[in-house]
Amino acid sequence: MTDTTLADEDVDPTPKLGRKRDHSRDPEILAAALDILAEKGYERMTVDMVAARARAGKATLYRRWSSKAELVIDAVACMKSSSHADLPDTGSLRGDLVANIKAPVMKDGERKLRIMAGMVSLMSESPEFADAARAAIVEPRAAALRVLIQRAIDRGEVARDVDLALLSQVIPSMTAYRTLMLGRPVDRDFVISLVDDVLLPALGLRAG
Amino acid sequence: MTDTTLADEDVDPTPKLGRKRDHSRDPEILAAALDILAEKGYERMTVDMVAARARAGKATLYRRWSSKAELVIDAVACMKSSSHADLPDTGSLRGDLVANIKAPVMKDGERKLRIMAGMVSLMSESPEFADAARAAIVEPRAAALRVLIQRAIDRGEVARDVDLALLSQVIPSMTAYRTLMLGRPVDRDFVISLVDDVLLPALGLRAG
Amino acid sequence: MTDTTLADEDVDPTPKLGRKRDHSRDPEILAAALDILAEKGYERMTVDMVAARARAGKATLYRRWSSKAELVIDAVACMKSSSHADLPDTGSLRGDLVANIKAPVMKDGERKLRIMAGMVSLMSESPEFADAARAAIVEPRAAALRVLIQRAIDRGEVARDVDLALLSQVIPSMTAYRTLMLGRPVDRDFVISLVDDVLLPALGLRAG
Amino acid sequence: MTDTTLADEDVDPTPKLGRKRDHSRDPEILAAALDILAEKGYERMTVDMVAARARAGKATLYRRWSSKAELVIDAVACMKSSSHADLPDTGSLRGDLVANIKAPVMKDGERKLRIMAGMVSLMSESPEFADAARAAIVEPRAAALRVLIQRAIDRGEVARDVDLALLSQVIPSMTAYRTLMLGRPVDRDFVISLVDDVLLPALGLRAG
DNA sequence: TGCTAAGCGAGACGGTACGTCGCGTCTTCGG
DNA sequence: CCGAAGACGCGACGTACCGTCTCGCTTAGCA
Repeated sequence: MTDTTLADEDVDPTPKLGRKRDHSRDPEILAAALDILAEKGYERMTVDMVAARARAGKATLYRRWSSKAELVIDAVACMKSSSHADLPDTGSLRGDLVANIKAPVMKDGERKLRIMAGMVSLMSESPEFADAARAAIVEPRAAALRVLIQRAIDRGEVARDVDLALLSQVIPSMTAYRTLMLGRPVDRDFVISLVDDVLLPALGLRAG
Repeated sequence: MTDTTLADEDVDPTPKLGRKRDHSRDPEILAAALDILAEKGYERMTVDMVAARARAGKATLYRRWSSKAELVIDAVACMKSSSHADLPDTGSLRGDLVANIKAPVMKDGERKLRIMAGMVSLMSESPEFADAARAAIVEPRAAALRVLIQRAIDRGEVARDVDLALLSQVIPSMTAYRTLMLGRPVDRDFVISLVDDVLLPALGLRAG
Repeated sequence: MTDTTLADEDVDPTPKLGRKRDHSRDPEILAAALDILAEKGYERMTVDMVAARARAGKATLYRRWSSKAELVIDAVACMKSSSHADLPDTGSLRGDLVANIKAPVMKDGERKLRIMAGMVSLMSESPEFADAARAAIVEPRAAALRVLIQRAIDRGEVARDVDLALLSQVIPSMTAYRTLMLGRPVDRDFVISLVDDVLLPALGLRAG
Repeated sequence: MTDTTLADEDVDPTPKLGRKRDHSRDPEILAAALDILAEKGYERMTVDMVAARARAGKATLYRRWSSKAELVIDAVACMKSSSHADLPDTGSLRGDLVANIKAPVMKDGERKLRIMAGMVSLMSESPEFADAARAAIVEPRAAALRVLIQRAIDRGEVARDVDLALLSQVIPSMTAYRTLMLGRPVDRDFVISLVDDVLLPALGLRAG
């Protein structure tokens, strides 16, 4: 993976001769990759399609990502990078959870379906891809929920001994399953049902 | 998709001349497909490999399944058809749920991982595949859990107004997510945690 | 080869249980084979096509001829079997040669082209096929010409020391070449030119 | 058919982007094709074999020749392009004809046999192939002989009114027939017999 | 400013798998 | 029990995609 977290920037001993790599093209390429991934699914997406849509050469893609799989992982990772530090803080766990429902998560159900399905397929191919994908996509979402629940614990709203690792997976698990396996949309009502009828009771809080 | 599980028994006007298709080979072929799918994953599995392992010609496979994808879906569908009417009945919902934990679900974690990952990828490629796979694989598991919960409702153990459709998905969702997205094993302790810390509280029952 | 010259009919020690093989179908099958060979050429002709056109089963064909190649050789051999003992005898070599021009040899140029081309292709595949095809097809034609020339020698019309083996090939060679390599029709005028301008001068006779 | 022998040099409006097709590989590929054609015959030759022997990918072959058949035709066409303007001039027709006997025509009888047989089969399959093959292979040989005979006419050695078109085909026809139909070698003695016993008498010259 | 290394879009390259079709064999029925 | 119909194992065909390499060009940075 090139720079999923865009953090490395390690110093390069060679003094960088020649033309610089034009990183301004990266977002266009990743967007093209996401589009095609969403339209066709991982298997029917081809690197040539991505290059053509991004008006780039295939070699340019392979200079940046060493395989179709890495390109897709990076593309999906970038997609999710919108929600980082903007966690809501409404004073109650339920308020936080409901406020955390992201509009983009629910729309484009078919699009997300294909994108996520591509990810799952990819993750099963090799442990490295799986690790990278988890770090880039899965873990950030779980971390956000862990933070919200931890705040509720700190406020005394929720008992200290709840299984944080387990319960922070409830919403991600059930939304992913609904999308991938059931092929049904994850709309606002569904997430609210999850909160009120599954997560909050499991945390020892009565439903709203 | 052929119809492995339910024969639709439609009358065929033509009197079926010529050699009959040898359906006794189907299980061998599907088993070979599952083996290779588990060994290599969907993408690295080849139709030639399956044909060779099953000592069959590629044309024979394509006569029965119109593509690699359909072959895999049928193979996975057949895999799951072992447990049908043998639902436990221990008198309590928790007892039923624990007794319903299937050993094979937990073993061969890597095998199942690759197999299910192939399925997810496939389901996203076409709605027909998705429907077939859901009917063959996803729905039966949910149905079993619905029955167990419904019994608990009938016994008065659980309130009448619980969201059966939602809660019957808790265990399938979270086990699938753990396997596919987290790449971690679904062992007995994990499922018992799910029962005691998520499902039973959500049904209004205190944990064991 | 089963029976190229349809001469064997060897006695069978086993007392022939069950239904006898229906040899009355052979001509229809061979005719179908010739038709398709002429229409499509050897490579694009398939055994299934022949069976279908002859309203026969493929197994029936393979019971009689052990391969597509043998079927074709037999078909071509039967085609030629019309001219056997009816050599003309006009009193002069030129008269005999002209009278020997067979109408069917000249018509259906395209048909003959494809048929002969199939033969050539076949002959190159294996020496056995080549031998069989020569015995069935090539040799009879040369033999007829040898007889005509030998008669002329016996009559004193032609010198004793002519190279019979060589000169009897002149007309077959040049008609075959014209058909196969030049793709042009072998009409009556062409054969008469051959006789008058090549063969007779080579035999020491002035042209007509 | 590509145009291996004569580049038609038509102006191409598009400025040829991308990597150039590496035409330096053409001879290697064609040589590999000829080798395998000679070893195995047309039917048992595989495109994969050719690609493997030429260390090329199958797609590279299909980018240049649209089918196995075209590849073979081009290969055979290139084979013959060695002798162009080096016609002998000994002062007498017989001398020219004998000097024109090409060693390579006689050697590798089996090799040539298989190669030519493939050609004949191919020529019968489509008129375009036949035209191309004639132009590339058949016609140049006949043209050389026409030139030799025409010179003899110009010298007054041979009568003005001989049928040049017909007589220039005598040697090609009879050597091809001997190779393809009779499966016998075309050695020097045979060609000399043709010259002395067939062609020269037909031209009104006494044999040597 | 002019040189040079590296970037760029385009597309050919070596491989590998796909899905199709043909050959020659085997099996199931109807006559 | 023969014969049509057609499924079977095998293997070649021609196509598509991956990841690499080459082409002619453009774009920096160093001189």
